[in-house]
Amino acid sequence: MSARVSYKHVKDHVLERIRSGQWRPGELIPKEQALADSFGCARMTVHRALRELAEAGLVERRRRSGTRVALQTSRNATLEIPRVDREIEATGAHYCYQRLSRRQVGADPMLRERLALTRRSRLLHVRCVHFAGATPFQFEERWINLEVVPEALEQSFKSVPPNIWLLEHKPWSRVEHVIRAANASAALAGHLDLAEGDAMLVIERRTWSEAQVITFVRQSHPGHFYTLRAGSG
Amino acid sequence: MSARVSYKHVKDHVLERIRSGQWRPGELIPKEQALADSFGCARMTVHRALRELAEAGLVERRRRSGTRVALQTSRNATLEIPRVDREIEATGAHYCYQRLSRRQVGADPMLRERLALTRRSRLLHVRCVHFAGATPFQFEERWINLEVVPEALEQSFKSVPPNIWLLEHKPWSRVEHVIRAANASAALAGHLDLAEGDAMLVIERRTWSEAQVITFVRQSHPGHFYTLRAGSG
DNA sequence: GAGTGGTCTAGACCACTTT
DNA sequence: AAGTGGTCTAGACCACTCA
Repeated sequence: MSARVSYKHVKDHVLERIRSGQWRPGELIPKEQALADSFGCARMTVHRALRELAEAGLVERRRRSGTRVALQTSRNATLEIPRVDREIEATGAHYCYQRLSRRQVGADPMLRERLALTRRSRLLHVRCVHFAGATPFQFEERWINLEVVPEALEQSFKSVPPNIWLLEHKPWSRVEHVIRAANASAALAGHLDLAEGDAMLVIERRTWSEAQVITFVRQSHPGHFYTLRAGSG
Repeated sequence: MSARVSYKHVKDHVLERIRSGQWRPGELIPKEQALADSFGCARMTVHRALRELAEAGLVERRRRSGTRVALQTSRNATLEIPRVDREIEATGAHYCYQRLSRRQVGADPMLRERLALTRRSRLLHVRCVHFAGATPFQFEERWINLEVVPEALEQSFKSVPPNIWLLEHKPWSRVEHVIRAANASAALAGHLDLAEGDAMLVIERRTWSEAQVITFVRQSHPGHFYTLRAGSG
């Protein structure tokens, strides 16, 4: 007669008991087997529900100790960072790209740190601007590690933006972002159609392939219309 | 004789084949049963490996169609937003808090939109500054929905910051962040020890309890030393 | 209608942690 | 040593989507 009990059902019920205050932060909740019995389902079903709640940071689990309601000191949100061209086209604007410069450089101390280089390496330095229609959307300054991606030397990046070429050419395994605000220098203001000193949202990103950094990039956006969005729940 | 095959083992092997280019972006990979056969494990084991890869955005799965290597157009990073006081204390600085104002207000159109209010509601408006030692770290302007948290009226927030009180008092289920850069107004510059026009990193956050917004807050940080970090992998 | 992923089961054993 | 979560199995049925 009764439908099978889904892990979502279990998850919702546990959530409800946490939100209603029936199970308070720090408190131990019943063990998997007990919950499975009370819901009339298999332990695996309860396990999956609790595992997802643990991944979301709502409960903390330990073998032998059991499962506790987490003390919500901080919680993680998911930040989506789309490809520039799609982001622009999603607004209905025409995507346009301009390469400013491309040259081989050595790694100065700043770059050696940013790219986690252990020795002197040759890098490809590319500067470009991404436009939404006629409006500058993002100024990009990028260094590509030629030890990891030597094929980049064969690319002029005049018509294919480096981000797209890299995405399609070199799969990555890990990424790190640093987000900050900065005032536009005279040079950047010129590229982004801003006044000197206008606020910009700056994203610095390092992309890894296994243990090596593929590329380090600094992307600057006009602060008055660009936003990042992150959510959780 | 052979050890059982773990889902992590399967996950690593699939990842390896993607990274090595053996399975290219957009390409269909073998179905779960075929992989299970080739690994000599149960289909559930393969399923879990592929599910996690799908959650990480590396593959895309559809019933009937099968599993494809994702075109990595965008990928999600996890943004950790800690509690201000802990964030400051983690740097070794002393955390200090000052309430600037607290008053009841009605919901103007801007607030009704931000707080997703369907009708006129009373809100508690609190302005405060968080310090790292003697240095202003964050200016906070917050509106609390008194329909959801009427008990907030009993709090003066003179010594207990509203974020901490809310965290401990009202569990939340969902959160949304908007991150942008802005130039400091004269008033904000004064509060944050900046010059007028200096870049600030601004985080706007809405926190939900079920279908209702608990609070809307705008947090402004000096741009020259505050950064957000996000990672994935 | 058929083929794929999505989920649930019932049982088993393993791994970690505390007693 | 014992108790809890973590995982794997083998099989089953369901749900979605495509032809």
